[in-house]
Amino acid sequence: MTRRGYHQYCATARTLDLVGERWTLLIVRELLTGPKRFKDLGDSLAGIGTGLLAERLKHLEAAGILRRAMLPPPAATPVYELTPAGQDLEPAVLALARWGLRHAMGPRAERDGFRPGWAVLGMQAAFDPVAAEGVVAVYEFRVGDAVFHARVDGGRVSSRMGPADRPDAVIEADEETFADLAHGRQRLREAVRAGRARATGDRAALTRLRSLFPPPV
Amino acid sequence: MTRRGYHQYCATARTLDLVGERWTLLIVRELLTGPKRFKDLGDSLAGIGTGLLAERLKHLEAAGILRRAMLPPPAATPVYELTPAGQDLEPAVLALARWGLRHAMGPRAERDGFRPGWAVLGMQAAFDPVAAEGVVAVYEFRVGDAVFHARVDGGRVSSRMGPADRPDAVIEADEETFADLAHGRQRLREAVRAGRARATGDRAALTRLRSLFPPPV
DNA sequence: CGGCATCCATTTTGATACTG
DNA sequence: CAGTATCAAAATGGATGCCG
Repeated sequence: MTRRGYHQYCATARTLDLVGERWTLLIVRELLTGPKRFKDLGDSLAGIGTGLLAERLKHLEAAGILRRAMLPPPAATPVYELTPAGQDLEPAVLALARWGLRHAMGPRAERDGFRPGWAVLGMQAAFDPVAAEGVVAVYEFRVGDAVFHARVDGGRVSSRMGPADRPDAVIEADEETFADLAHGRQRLREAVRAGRARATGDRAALTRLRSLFPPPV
Repeated sequence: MTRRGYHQYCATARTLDLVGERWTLLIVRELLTGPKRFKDLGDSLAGIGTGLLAERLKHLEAAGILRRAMLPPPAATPVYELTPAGQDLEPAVLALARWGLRHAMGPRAERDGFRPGWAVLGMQAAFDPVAAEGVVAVYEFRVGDAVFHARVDGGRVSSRMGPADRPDAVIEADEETFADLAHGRQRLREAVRAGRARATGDRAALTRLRSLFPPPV
């Protein structure tokens, strides 16, 4: 009944002891853009099964990586959110994503699920801090029902679910198109011209998007 | 017999499809410091068993992450080494290590194995590029039978198994002490004074070590 | 040593039914 | 919707034997 572990005095192995099992880092990925409810996690993680999801959540909570919280009334529904230690996993998740952008993002298979939030995170992984120096901008993305925003400031980005406060620019597209945009397979300008996307707001901010989030080499 | 996957069009998930299974990232970790033979991999990865190790190696080779190579005669022994795509995993492995240094490196348990190379990689994870700006230095570490070196140049480090060409400084210690040093639990100067370590070479280079590889907050 | 094959005991997982 | 219970199907680990 003991948890399986590597039993190595090594920072990488110790980390993988905590978050290296199947599904675990994907749960963290889901929560990087904001708190989520049990069902929404399950829906994003097709195939996990409620039992395993519950087990993983419990483990991550015990490890201090996430916590169960109650949404304030009238919602009063339980959600899971990352603790500061959990948010510290962001660089690791983004580093994995960065590798995937370079080496593993062939075309989408029919079986493959897709969520706008994943592409937003992919953009974050592609973020170029050098190009962002001195830039302050807020973008809002509307993809199907999903709304996300990304805030660029002080050479960093953070992206979260939900609308932006006062976005400098708003990008609107269907899932297919947004995936193409986020992964650098199509330029925003062309998608707009083709009627596949809409872009409003500050022109300069929109132009800068491509240098802030350059497509992978 | 189909490989288990997440079936998500997401860079993180795609990466984990390739390297997210048990042992896989630890194999990559082992190879980050240089090519290794089958047996040495197995020895470092206590518990994996030859069958699973062979399976993982084959998978990683098929994925283009490592390749089987023959050491030049007279050694003429097969070794496994990372391809460029495999080396691109370094930032991800180091990001995981960085999290572990901060959040998971409690005291060593008796069960825990230890290899000097892991601590060297831990140091690399702790590396501060800002402090390294303009610094050029080569360090050699001798821990038990193991010899490693780290080369700092152009704001980056790389560390490999084996002696350095013309090291600026050499640090010598037993495993226990080296783990303490690498994880910031003891200062080099004190370890030397206590007779637990030896440090020779350029004094300035030795002093700079602590700022180049600051212990985790 | 390098590495595959095999058998078997344990764990992990996946899928689904079920309760508050 | 949140989460537990249950059971069948994989994956793993450990031992061992084998062959070049």
